[in-house]
Amino acid sequence: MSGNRVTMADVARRAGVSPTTASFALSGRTDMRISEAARSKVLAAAAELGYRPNATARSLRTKSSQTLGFVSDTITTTPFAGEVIRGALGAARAKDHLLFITETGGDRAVESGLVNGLLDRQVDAVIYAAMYTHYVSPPPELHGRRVLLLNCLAPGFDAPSVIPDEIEAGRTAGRALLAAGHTAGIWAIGGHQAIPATPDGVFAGLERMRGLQEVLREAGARLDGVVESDWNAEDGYREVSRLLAEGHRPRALVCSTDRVSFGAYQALAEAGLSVPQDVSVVSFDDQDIAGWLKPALTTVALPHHELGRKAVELILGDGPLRAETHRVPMPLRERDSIGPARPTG
Amino acid sequence: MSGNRVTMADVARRAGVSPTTASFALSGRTDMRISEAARSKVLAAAAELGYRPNATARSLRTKSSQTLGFVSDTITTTPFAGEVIRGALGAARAKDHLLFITETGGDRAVESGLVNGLLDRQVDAVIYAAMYTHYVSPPPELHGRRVLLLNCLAPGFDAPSVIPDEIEAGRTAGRALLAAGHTAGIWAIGGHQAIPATPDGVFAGLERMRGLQEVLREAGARLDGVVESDWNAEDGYREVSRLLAEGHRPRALVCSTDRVSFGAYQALAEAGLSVPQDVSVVSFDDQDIAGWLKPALTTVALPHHELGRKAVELILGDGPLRAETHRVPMPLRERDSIGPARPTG
DNA sequence: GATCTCCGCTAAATCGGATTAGCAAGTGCC
DNA sequence: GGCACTTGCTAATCCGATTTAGCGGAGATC
Repeated sequence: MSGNRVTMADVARRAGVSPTTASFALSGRTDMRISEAARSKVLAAAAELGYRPNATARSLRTKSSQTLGFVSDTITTTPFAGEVIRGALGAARAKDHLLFITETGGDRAVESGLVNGLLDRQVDAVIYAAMYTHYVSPPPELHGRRVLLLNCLAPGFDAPSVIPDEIEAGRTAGRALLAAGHTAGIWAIGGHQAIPATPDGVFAGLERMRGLQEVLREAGARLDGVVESDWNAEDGYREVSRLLAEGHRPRALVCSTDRVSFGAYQALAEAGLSVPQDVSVVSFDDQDIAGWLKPALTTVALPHHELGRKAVELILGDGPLRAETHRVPMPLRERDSIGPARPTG
Repeated sequence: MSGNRVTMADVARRAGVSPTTASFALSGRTDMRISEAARSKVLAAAAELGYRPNATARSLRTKSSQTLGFVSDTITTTPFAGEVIRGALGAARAKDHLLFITETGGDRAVESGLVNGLLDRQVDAVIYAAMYTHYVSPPPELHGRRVLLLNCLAPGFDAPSVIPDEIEAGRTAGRALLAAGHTAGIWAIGGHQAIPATPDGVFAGLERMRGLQEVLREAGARLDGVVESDWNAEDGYREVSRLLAEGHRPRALVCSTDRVSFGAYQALAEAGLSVPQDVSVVSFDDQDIAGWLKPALTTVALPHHELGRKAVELILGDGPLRAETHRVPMPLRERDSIGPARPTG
């Protein structure tokens, strides 16, 4: 890309010192004695010439590139992506690192190729991310490397994980309902796990359900039922419609995602039921639509931004990485879809 | 990041040749004579050792890093982002390039810092992207560099632009309505330009309106009115509600974005009007919700993926870049929100 | 037989920094 | 004055490739 950059040799020449001296002066290292006079001459020369070190040359020597690799299966798709990357980008910038973003599409061969590409370019560390919270096994190229798992767990792989605290999220949803007095007529839509559409080992659903049921049990309440459903609007609509058609009259719905909630809203509206007067709805994710719905949806937010931020901060921290699991809290976004419970008729 | 890599010197030693010979054999260059015997010895040694060239060292010498920089103001936010990046990633991978993704947040100082960071790392080219189609002025660091403008135009800046063909999109929306027989009672919501919330110089709205009006005029039809509205669900709801409250009875709505359409749906439902029986709706963007709405929304799609792909392909093509504007077609996604026109009552 | 030309390959320089080894001048101490 | 030490700086290497310059030997030419 064009341009004859100013090199350190240019700076040294202008300052009338050796490249060695220029190097030490510019890096600010104190273990080599440089007089104040020489240092300021070098700094002045560098400033006048608009000198910027060549990161490539530096990397070659130091084996560090001030660069991170972000490897994920799919970067767009639903809840994830954008905000995670933003969080990561922000944290990386704060430490003067740049991010290589890659996408494997779930293909192992592609994955290997990309990881090798990152390693060839001397990335300092790799964030291995999944768009659905599930179990993974990172490629062999990554073994022994500085790696952090984002939104996934890899048993037996020696690396820390950062995942959303889904269990606590389930509890949060349960408590939100209990706080409004709901103890009966509670149904979970899209319950234990995401079915065909999502990859194996997805555990977000399971954990949410576990937390939810735990908190209800402690309060002496329980779920009237769990309706399995894929995690999208279409299926949410279909399953809730079916539930209503079967004659059930839920008082509260715990939907596995905002998309399912969206479908649920449509089904309830069609049945002439209003939210939250007739049915309260609490959900998970906090996608954009949560705020657009009428009434706005109360939902437990996936901490996208925070996940990305934390991943980078951990991996850029110094010292060795311990293989622990960091659970990031999922905050409740209280909006208008939970109403007070009415005495059951 | 740990690991003692195999170097070319290792390969040469094992093959019993000089590093020079190894280099030529591996790069497959033919302008230097290497016997078939030597070449295969080197290739075999490289394979046995699992040799991978150090991209950093290579970049230092060749000034090219097989790397691109992607600079954008905001990477998340609404329509854009995810798919654009995916498109870019795919095209980059096809040419063995990796992508640095950065986000400036619209801050010039941050922007300069990031661009310099990219340049320091020897990126081969930079894609300067905006999330809203508007006019920009790239930072001075980018002048004279290999740059491509994505989703924006920069008058006076010598670089090609890739933008969605908004004018044609407006025509497409108009034709979709005309095809269903609509020639009267057509209103545009969120018309000429995005007001306060979006940055200056956004021209997507203007161009869409121009194309729309042109096509209506040619067919002897015209807009009953243009309602200005911010490009979000909340404002779409408010403006359409107001329109209806003022006694207007539109037969078709052209909404500036799917979010506005979403709000329009809510307002229409509240007024007891059904889509598309009472009111047809055509929109722009093709966000996820377009497919979730009932009835599903007919909308002119922003070609995100294609924009990203094309940007990378152009910038990775060889030869100098010409400062022309490439307009990417916006395809119509026909769904269920346009119904046949009824005779006006 | 001497000179030329190819061939096939290697030595050495280069890219732009970081780092190690070491040198000359100045200071302190006895 | 002599020796040890410190100070401040520089020469030389190294990182791992790419690339230029050039060297012996074989065959061709006259």
